[in-house]
Amino acid sequence: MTKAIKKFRKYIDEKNLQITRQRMDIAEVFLQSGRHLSVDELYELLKEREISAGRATVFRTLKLLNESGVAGEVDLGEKTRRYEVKFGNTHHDHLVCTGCGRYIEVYSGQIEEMQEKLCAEHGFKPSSHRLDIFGLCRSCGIEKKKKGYR
Amino acid sequence: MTKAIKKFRKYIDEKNLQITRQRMDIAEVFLQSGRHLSVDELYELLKEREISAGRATVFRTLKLLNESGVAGEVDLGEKTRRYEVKFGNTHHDHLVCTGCGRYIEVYSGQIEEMQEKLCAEHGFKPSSHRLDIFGLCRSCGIEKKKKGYR
DNA sequence: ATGCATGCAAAACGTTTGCATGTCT
DNA sequence: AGACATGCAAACGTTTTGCATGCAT
Repeated sequence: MTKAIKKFRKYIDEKNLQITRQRMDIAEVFLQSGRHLSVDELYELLKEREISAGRATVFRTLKLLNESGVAGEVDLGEKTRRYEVKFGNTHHDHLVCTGCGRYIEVYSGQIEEMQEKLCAEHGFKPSSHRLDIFGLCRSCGIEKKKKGYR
Repeated sequence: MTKAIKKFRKYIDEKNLQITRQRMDIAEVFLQSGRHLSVDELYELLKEREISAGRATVFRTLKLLNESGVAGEVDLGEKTRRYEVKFGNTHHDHLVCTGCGRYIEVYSGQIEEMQEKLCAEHGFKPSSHRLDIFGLCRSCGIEKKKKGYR
């Protein structure tokens, strides 16, 4: 956790921005949560912990965390933007359960390789990618069977 | 094209909805365009062709086209939602060029297979997925080199 | 004739921004 | 002191909705 904070501080420094109470608080709560948070969820989480920060500041800080590479944007097709901890986390894809809304983070070196190949075939220089698989997780799959859905 | 329209009509019928001039016009222009259209782009396209339809109706009809399986939502990380023709189009992934905004539709049976395997390993039942690779297309890659960017 | 569809304008979202005030350096 | 950050509320762009009217069945 501390390493990520350090990286954030460093980024702020390099950009000649200021280290403020809000930025540090927001970063810390975000990093501790370990979830894919929407701006509003983080804002509420801060309120619960009686840390005052305006919505706008949370937006602005998450943007900063994203730029610094500490956070990454996740877009699971919802209306809302989400952020996940990127620092110290290797790249991964998502298995998103449409039953319970939870997700599993997965990784396959082979898939990554195939993607490289695919890009090469098209003279395309990849810089990032996103693979989300939607469906039912183990427990939701069993649920549905039990209840006789579908 | 006609087959897709038929499927749409059938869907409307089954749902006991009504076949209206707007719905048919919107569906036709959408299917003919063959592009990933945003609601607004389609709305404008309709205006150009002097077909009158309110924005709200275009929204509602695209939602319907999506439900019917004729259209599919595409989310390339923009603020705006886009739709693509799904009917008669096999599943594909996207290579999205961050230089010119264009995209290439690609497909790899091997990647699909690996995804299946990945899901199986996690007891996950996939129903759909989305793979978007962002980067520079051939011509934008060359452009950048020429201009000495980066 | 009935009920669903349309179109407008208003509301509802998530997000961004302008500006006066407060804080870091 | 000076510059930058904050917080509020207003502005924004996209999508949704309420409601009177119009059209399909």
